[in-house]
Amino acid sequence: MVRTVFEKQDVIPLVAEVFRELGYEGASMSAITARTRLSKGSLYHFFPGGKEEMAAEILAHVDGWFVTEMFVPLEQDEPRAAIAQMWEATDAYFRSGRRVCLIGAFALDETRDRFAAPIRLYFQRWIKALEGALVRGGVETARARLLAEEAVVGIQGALTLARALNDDGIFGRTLAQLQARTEASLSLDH
Amino acid sequence: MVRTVFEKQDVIPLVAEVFRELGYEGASMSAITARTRLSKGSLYHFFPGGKEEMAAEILAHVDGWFVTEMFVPLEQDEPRAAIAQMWEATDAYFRSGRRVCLIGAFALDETRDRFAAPIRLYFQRWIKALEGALVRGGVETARARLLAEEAVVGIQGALTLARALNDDGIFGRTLAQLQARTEASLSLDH
DNA sequence: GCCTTCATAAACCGATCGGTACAGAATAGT
DNA sequence: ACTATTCTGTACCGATCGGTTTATGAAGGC
Repeated sequence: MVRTVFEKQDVIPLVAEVFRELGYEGASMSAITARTRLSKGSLYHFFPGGKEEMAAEILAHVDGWFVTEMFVPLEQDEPRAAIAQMWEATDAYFRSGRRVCLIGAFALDETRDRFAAPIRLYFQRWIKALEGALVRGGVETARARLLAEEAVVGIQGALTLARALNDDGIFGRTLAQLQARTEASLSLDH
Repeated sequence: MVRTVFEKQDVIPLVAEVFRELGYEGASMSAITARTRLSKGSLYHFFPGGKEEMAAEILAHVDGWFVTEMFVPLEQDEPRAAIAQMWEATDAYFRSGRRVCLIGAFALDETRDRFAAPIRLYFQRWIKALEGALVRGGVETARARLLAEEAVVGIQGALTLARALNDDGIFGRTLAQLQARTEASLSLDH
C-alpha cells in the first residue's frame, strides 16, 4: 500500500489549489480528497475545524506569502526596487493570469461574509503598502492613493477577464500598462 | 393559502439575484426557494432543466440587457453619446459597486467550464463594442483596443474590490477615472 | 358552467454533503 | 525493541443536495 506522510505545511498549498479552482462552496470534501489524494482522515487530522478552518488557514497562508514577498518590501525597501519586484512577483504568482486570486474569488460570493476581515485587510494592506512606496518615491499623496488603488483594481480585473476570455495576453498587457503608468509618475514627481 | 402567480419573465430576475449573491454552487435549491419565495414546483415548472437551465437563462437574460442597453448603442449610435450612456448604465446596473457582476463571478470558479462560451462572448462583445465606438469617435485603432480592454478590466476589478473592501467609493472613483481617460483620448484624436 | 391549461405545493427519491469514529500503519523518542 | 504519538484509510452518520412525482388550485376560453 502506498502511504505518503504529509505535514501540515505540505497540505495547505494542495488544498489551497482546490479552493482556488472551485471556490469555497464548490470545493466539496470529496473534490478535495480526489484532487489532493488525501483521505478525509488526514484532512480532519490537520484541520479539526473542517472546511471553515481549511479556508481560514489557506487565506492566512496566502496573505503571509504576500506580506513577506510584497507588502513588507513595499513598506520598507527602496521604493522603486520594491515596486519593480511587486510587478514581477504578481506576474509570477498569478502565472500570467492563468491562476485566479483566491482572496478575490472569496470576496465575490457570500463566502465573503465568513472571512470579511482577512479579505478586507489583505487588499487594504496591498493598496496602502503600494501607496506608501509611491509616496516615498516622490509621488504626491493624492495621486499615489489613486495609482495604488488603480493598480490593485487592474490586477483583479485582469485576472477575471483572463479567465473569462481564456486569453493569456490580457493579464500581461494590463500589468505592463499599470507598471508604465506608475513609473511615469515616479519619474515625473522626482 | 397565499398563492402568487408568476410568469417566467418575472421569475428570472428573482432567481438571478440569488445566483448573483451566492454563486452557482452556493445557490442551492433550498436557498433559491427561501429567497425567492417560489416553491420547487414553480421553479421546475419554469426551468425543467434544473439549476443548469436556470443559470443558462439568467446568463442570457443579463447578456440581453447589456446588448440592448449598451452594446447596440455602442455599435450603432453616435459614439460619444453611447459611451457616456455606457458609464451611466454601468454605474446604475452595478448599483455603484454594491452589486456583483454575475458573469464575472461565474468566470472565476469552475462554473466557467459549463458556461465558457456565453461568458467569453459577453466580455468580448463589450470590449469590441467599446473599441468600435472609440474608433468611430476618432481614436486610433491600437489605442482604442487598449482603452476598451482597460475599461472593462477596471470595471470588473472595481467590483471585486468594492465588495472585498466593503467600500462604496472605489467603484465610483474607478469609473470616473476610466471615463476621464477615454474622453481625453476622444478629444485628443479628434 | 365546464374543461383545459398553467402554476403551485408538498411528499418523496437516491446521491452527495460536511463531519465523526476508530482501527491500523508509519514515525520518533528512548 | 518498545512505546507514544502522529498520520492515514474506511466505514458510517444525519442532513441536505438537486431532482421527480403527484395532486390540486386558480385562470381563461367557450
